[in-house]
Amino acid sequence: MANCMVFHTQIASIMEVLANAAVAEICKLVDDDYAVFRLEITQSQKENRTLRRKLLELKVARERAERTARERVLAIRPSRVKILDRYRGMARGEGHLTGGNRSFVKPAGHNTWRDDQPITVDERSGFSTQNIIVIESADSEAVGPVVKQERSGGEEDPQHSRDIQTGAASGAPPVATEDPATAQPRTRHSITEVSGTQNAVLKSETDTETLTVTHRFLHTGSDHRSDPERLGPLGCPPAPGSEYLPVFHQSQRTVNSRGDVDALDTGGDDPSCSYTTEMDPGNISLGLETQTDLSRGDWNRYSSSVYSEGCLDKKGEVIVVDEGKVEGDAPPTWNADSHLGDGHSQGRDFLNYRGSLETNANVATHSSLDAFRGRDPVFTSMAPSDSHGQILFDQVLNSNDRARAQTQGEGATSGNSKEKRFLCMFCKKGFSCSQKVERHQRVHTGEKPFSCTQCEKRFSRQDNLKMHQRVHTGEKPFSCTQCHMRFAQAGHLKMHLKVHTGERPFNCTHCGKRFSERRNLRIHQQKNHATL
DNA sequence: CTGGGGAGGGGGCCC
DNA sequence: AGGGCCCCCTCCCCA
Repeated sequence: MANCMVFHTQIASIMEVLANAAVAEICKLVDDDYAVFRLEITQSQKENRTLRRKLLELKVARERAERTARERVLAIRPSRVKILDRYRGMARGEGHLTGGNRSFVKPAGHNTWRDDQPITVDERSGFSTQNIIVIESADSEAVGPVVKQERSGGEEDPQHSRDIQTGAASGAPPVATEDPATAQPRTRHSITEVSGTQNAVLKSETDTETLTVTHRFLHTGSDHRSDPERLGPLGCPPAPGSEYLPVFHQSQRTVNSRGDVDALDTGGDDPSCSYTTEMDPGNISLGLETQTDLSRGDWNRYSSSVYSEGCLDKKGEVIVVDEGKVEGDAPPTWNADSHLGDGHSQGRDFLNYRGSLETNANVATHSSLDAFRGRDPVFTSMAPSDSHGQILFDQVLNSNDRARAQTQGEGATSGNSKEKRFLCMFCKKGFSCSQKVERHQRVHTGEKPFSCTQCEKRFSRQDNLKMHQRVHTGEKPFSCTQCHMRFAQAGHLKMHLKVHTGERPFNCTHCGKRFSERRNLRIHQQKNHATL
């Protein structure tokens, strides 16, 4: 019995020793991880402080220059027409270039276009170039107020609104939200959360891995340079009901906008490097840390958007909108007159800008899009991969896109034969699937991931590249049955056939003259009936 | 007026 | 069901 007791005691003491050792080891592991995190946080804080200081300096300098420029412009070119001309000129590369032919000073108020604020350089105005709005069938209450807040904020003062929203999202004061350092609470929070759980070590490892992946991802840039349309399901937005709230966009938008400013003079010129090479990892990192909750799966959404577009600051943002509000021609929460507050005010301001275009014959008749197309050397050099140049592109391209959509009778979300749950953040046009909207949004972003191996030309779409390659291959699959002409495009054959058939379906409503093609009718009407 | 290159929206098919 | 891909179509611009 006594032996049994002694044996039991010994077992107990051994168990205790082992338990203590295990606990000590676990504690050590936790401490080590914690120390690593603290170290990383400290380093990040230092970097953030440095960046913040630089940004502040930059901001002050820019504001000074901006004020001077605005005064000068107001004095010289007070009219909207001239402002637009100037803007257009910049878009064509006539503007103020600061970093060679691929960088230029962001035009004033590019997404907050106002008549009374023509050349306001708003470096803090966010500019996410890849935004997707998903019309969600449920969960409207969670999102509605946010959208509403954006709306009201955007109408009053986009900049202010952005500050408020980002502050609300991160719990930090508006100014601090602008600061990359605001990313830290998010990180700290994650660690605290992890250490308080039973499986602290396991979760810590998981998060460490996630953070490592994040870090690696952010600082390499080669991984996400791949073809967006070959990257599989990652290119799709998250399932509806996600927690991807607009406030995150604000955070990221804000940070990235600063990145825009900073990276304006940086970035490679290698056209083959697609759109990722220009990114400033520091700024990217800040944006991600601020807006991405890795522990809740936002990483997947983020990475998916990144992979889908291959560009961090062009991430696909998803905003869940109550489907019930989107029936009809335009979603009530995203109509043309309101709702796109602050950073999202791009849409509204684009409309304003478009309105300006439409009221200005000079601008309206000129295709601003062409200023950015391949024919234009400036566009060629900077468009596909220059996320900063998109500052201008988006505004102009978007206006052009809407004009095109309107001429084609394509309302933002009207005429839906299918449910168009995916809205373009820029023009609010609805699409039936995420691929379509991602494809479409390249119109705004200028991304051209598909490059021709023969001539280095780049295209935003694979099918357009395929079409283009017929130029090199000489392939003309469409042959005329009436003559020996062959065409690379089916539409061209179709047009050509009218030569043989004499079909003239387009008749002038003024003089009755008939034309085989609409373009000829238009030319005719411009020449002969322009005053009507 | 016509041919040609390209951009972009939309639909359908296949997996 | 959704993504990837392809094709059709319209439009624009240039030569």
